[in-house]
Amino acid sequence: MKPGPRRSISQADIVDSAFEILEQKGFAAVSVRGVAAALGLTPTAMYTYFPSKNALLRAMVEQVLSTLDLDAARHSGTPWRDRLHALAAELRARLAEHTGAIVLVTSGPLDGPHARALGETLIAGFTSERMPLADAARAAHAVRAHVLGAAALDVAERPGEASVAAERTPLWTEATAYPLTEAAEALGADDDAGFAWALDRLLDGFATATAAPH
Amino acid sequence: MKPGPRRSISQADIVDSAFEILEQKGFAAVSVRGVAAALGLTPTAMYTYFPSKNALLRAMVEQVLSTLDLDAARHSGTPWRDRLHALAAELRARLAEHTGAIVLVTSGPLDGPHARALGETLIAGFTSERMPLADAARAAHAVRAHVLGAAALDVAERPGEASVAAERTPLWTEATAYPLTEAAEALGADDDAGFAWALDRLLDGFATATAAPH
DNA sequence: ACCTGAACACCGTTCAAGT
DNA sequence: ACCTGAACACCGTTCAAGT
Repeated sequence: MKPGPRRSISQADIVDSAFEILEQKGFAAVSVRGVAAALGLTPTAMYTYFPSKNALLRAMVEQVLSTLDLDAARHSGTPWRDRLHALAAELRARLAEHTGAIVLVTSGPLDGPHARALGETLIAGFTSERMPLADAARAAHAVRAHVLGAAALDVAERPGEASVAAERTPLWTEATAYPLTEAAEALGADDDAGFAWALDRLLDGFATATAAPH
Repeated sequence: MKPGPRRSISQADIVDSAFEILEQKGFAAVSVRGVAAALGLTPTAMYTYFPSKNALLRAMVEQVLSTLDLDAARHSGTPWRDRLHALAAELRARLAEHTGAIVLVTSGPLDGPHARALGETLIAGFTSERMPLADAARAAHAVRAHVLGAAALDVAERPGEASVAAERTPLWTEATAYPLTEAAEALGADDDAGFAWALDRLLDGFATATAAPH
């Protein structure tokens, strides 16, 4: 193995390898050097494919978004509400799949082709329901925010790799300072059901605003 | 300046210094060494105050949340919807104040005392409106997700420090592939108004669910 | 065009030692 | 208890050079 034109690898291979490391060792382990080593490359060879680590991270975000079935969301066979539910659940699942995928999304601009296509699909869906464009754009924005925020809270509520026992909140919360929170937790909430419920509430709100404008 | 018990500095001073660096140089510049240098300390001295960099970041999140006026949100003088709007806007403003604050929030568990107090306050507000506890917990979760997601999209849509011109999407999007998105952008959406609108839609949805359960 | 090897300016964290 | 200095095992990125 000596230098020279090899082309043994593609950008997609690098992104795949980066995701493998992300899932196995967490976000902090996704390094240019680490990904290069996993592919049998020198760190500097990486800069042939991506101009910076940031570009790699952006490519990873785009790859996640590219797996969304936007065609299904556009197909008018079933009600828009059902298609939106499926799309939102799909995106949330993709973000939940790899730990640290949300950090990826929140650590840089979300302006790749697939990100824009997602936004376009959402606006199209709402306008197809006779919603004015301005409202449809707001609704699309709200849905994206809702999915992103839910995914972020998912990882925030997860046990968490980074939280060593010693770092966790100490015992100086003598009495139950958060009775409602604990009572609610005792009810055993299902995250998936809660997500769908909240999305339905948001869509209900859209419907009332469209029915009785201003 | 020689070694020895000095106690010249507090945990709060360190957190403040870290926020200064965060605002001035971005999230990547918030390093143990950098914060230590800004305070005239050796990097290793930092480990007297925080067991790890992660602990520092968590303390920063708690400091942000500690500035929220939960007492005002609990005060029953004004309608709950108004108080919630104020609280949500406050949190969103705090997250928007320092660039990279969302990365902070999404990069670790959200289980500090102030984070829990915020959740408790939200549940209490919804139950005070005769909402069943299970729904109130879901509603509180949805509101937190909504604010977090909106803040995340805010920074994602911002010009972005990290995005060099060369890294931006190239011109191979010949025609306008996203007509609705561009038409909506031409309408000149106000982020603050859009955020308030979406929150109202969510609250409307809660109201209909409470009025006509299951 | 694709790759290597050396180098620069950084990281977080640990450890022994000083006061 | 609070701090220093040296050290370990890492980073992202650049540059000259090889094929």
